[in-house]
Amino acid sequence: MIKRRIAELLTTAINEAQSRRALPAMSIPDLGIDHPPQRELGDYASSVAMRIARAARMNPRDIAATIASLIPPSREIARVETAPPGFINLYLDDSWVAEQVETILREGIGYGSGVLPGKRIQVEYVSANPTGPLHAGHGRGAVFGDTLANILAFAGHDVQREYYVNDAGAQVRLFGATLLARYQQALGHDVPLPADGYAGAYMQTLAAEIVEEYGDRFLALPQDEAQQELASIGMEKVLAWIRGDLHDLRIHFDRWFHERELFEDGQLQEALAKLREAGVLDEREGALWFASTALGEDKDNVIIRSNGIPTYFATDIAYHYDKFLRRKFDEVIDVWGADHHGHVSRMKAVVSALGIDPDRLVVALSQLVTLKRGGEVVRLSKRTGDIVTLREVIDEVGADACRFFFIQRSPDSQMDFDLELAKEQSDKNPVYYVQYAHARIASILRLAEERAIDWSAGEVALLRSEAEQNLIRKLITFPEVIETAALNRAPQGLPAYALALAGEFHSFYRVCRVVSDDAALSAARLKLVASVKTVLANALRLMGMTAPDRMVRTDE
RNA sequence: GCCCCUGUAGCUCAGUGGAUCAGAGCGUCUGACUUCGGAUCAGAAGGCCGCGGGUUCGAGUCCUGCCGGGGGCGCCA
Repeated sequence: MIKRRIAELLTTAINEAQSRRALPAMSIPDLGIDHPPQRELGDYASSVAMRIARAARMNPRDIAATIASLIPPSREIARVETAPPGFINLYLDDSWVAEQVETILREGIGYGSGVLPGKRIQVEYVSANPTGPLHAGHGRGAVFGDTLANILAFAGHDVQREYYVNDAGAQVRLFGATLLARYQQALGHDVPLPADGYAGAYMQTLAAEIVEEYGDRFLALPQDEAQQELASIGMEKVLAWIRGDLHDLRIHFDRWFHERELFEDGQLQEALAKLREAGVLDEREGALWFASTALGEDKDNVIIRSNGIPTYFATDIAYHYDKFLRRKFDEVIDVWGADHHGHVSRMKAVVSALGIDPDRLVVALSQLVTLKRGGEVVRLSKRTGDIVTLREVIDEVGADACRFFFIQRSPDSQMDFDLELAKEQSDKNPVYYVQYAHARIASILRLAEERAIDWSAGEVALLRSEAEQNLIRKLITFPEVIETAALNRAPQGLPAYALALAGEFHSFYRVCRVVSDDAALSAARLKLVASVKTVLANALRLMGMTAPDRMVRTDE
């Protein structure tokens, strides 16, 4: 990665300056390497001189000049300049830039990968209760988690994707009770729904399906037994829906971890033993508490109720014990809905009390999605039954647009998603802008093939015009984009990059004829567009989107 | 009351403490192919980055106080 190379060169220069006593001996902070706001100021710039000026008791301009003069000559850098108030500007060498086309073609789908040392990272996402269909908000977390996992894996980590299936606990009993009522109703019995039951119409769908497949056999069972059986059957059906939705969003998990596994294998007991050892448990009022006030939390939390039944918090303790101490992940990323944020600090406190560095647990909260239809806000509530399901969103706007829209926004911001708008403006949809660039290149390559042009010996050194150079310079920042997105756990850098690259290509396309009478130049440019296609495809693949070779308008 | 997220162009939103940093897309307005895909390109208009202090050589970015929006504070999950 060229950015790393530049860091090496700067470090070499700084060390040299220090050994010549042109700079005082001191530790050097982050070199502050970035892209200048304008092309004229170079391809990369470092603000290190200003960062160390105070400690060095020197004028930043002088420091910059000293460092710049000691940067060793290299193939990558054509020249170095300084600019007030102390920037060091580096200009890439055009020939070296042109050669990068060959690098990209050689590395292909691996270009940009492996930029970080691998850790074992688990990303747990979606994890919606199997008591109802996924809604749009789940979709956001799903796409965020999945794309993040893609990026982390591509960057070089060993990533495991997991869905936590909440198939034990109070909501299951309520689900079963509701389903039984619906089942009885479907068979002509006039029974009321339980208070706070699941009101969604899908419960009737489930009941009807069960009547269809099993007949009235559950009527004869004792109520408890009937509820249990129905809950189990119903959850399997809901899980099948969920899997179907996720499949259509191209999301696949390595493991579906069931809550009940935590009770079958003693994780909770072991975790509690550890916590007891750490002295953070407290028994009072017949219940077992996590004494988190002593750890700086604003209140204690019940782990085991006075009736002996563990809380949701208890299972999460056991679950994280399992993640860290049994499965030994270096890092665990939990993607939760924003409504769980109150749970974050006590979960971290637990992890810490288990003897694990709490920074190894990263909780990403995905904020609310306000779904709109023609400007009208649609409320998302599982209870009212008036929900827009993820299924509807996928069917309306398609998986590609759905994914692109969700990851374009930082998970920290609430977002509006207007289905009508997304549908109406599908032509103007940014997703098509990127895909169109890819399809356009595919078309050019088809033309070359039709004309039997062999461009394998193309001489990339011919790629020296401004449009060509700009395009390649954009290409070679791809590995940096991956690194930044992976380090910051911020996938939204990827769609932004894809748009910028597509834009650079479209501009290039206007100015530079690819297949022309000039055979040598044609061959070079075919290599260039092929490399653009490679990088676009890499970006789209990481975003979980298709990279079409042809696009057909269907709306005209 | 306490905690978390948030406030940037008419709209939806990007912006690791760096320089023309006021950005993109949509919307509005002007232009552009007899050759590779016009789902394109070139350009214009549009802004006290919610408000006030502070830290810094440098603040949309960090701290703090207000104001506005959303969410959370159960022996629910």
